[in-house]
Amino acid sequence: MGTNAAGFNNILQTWGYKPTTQRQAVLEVILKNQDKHLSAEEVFAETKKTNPRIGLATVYRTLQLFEKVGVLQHISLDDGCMRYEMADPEQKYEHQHLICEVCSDVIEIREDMAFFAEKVFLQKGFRITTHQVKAFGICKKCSDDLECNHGNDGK
Amino acid sequence: MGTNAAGFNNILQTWGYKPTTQRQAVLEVILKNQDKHLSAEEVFAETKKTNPRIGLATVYRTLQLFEKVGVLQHISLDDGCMRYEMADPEQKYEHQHLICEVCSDVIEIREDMAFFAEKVFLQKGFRITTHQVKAFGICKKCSDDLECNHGNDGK
DNA sequence: ACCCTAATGAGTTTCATTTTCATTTGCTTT
DNA sequence: AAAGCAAATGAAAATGAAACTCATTAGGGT
Repeated sequence: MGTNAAGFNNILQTWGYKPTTQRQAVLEVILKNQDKHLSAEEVFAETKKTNPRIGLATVYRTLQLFEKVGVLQHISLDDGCMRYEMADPEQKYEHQHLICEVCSDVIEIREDMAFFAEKVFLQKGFRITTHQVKAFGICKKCSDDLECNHGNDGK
Repeated sequence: MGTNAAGFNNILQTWGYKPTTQRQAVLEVILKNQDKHLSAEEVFAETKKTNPRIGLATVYRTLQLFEKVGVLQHISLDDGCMRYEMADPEQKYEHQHLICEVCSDVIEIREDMAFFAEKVFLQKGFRITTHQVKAFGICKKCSDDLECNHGNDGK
């Protein structure tokens, strides 16, 4: 199972949704860009390459639909729009995002946060279903670059 | 030191900004609502009570300014607008938000995440300056309520 | 081929946030 | 205290992501 073009139709049909060409086209874009975090506009632009007649509204609706059926999840990287990525097939662990304040690169990491959810439940009785960890800072590359320019005044 | 009306003027002047009446009025609103996570519109509405001539644009600009000088920090609770809260005076630990999906209540907790930053730095060379942990789920109260209605169909 | 509903697309609308620009205000210098 | 000036403000307009409207199209079953 999992999220491939084949199992995908099953997922939609289980929920009573039709596997239309637009939805398949959007899925392909998603699958081809699993390493990225595309916005609705970006998915729109990319999908139009193979499916020029698709409308932006359909992309927005499709992304929400995919989130509903568990294929996608949205994240906010504080850049003015919602972004989407493949949902974790296992709910157990979830991943985190490191956003470099210099080069805007987004690095994904997978730190186990189960202890966090457990602690919160024990202490507050709050049952976590999903969580997002977003960290801003300076990535190794930019850190090294700054190191190199040490002593320069930038001119 | 710290963020009170007195030390506040110093902070602004250090950065070369003027402690205007509008900025002081917004600060008072912030200080009076430290337990909440106000949006720009909410700060605007609240500030108008004591300062009816203030403009919405000024509130937006002031909130950004306060963030810049380290008085505030913004958070996204996925409810359609940016929200603000007092910045942590110590950069060491930061706090996390639990958002109940039933009653929309926001609970703050303070779990030490220093180990997380350390681990990320050791493994990726990424130096975290700020991070946000946002967890969605069901709070204790709503969880108990659901328990009570067990067996009912809601009518 | 027909029917019916879900799905789509183009355009419109909403609403948070930003920008513009003329006016005002807070300081600093006389 | 008056003048000068840049920073700050307010009102209005602009922007842009996301949602909505509604007439049209397309799936899937009969």
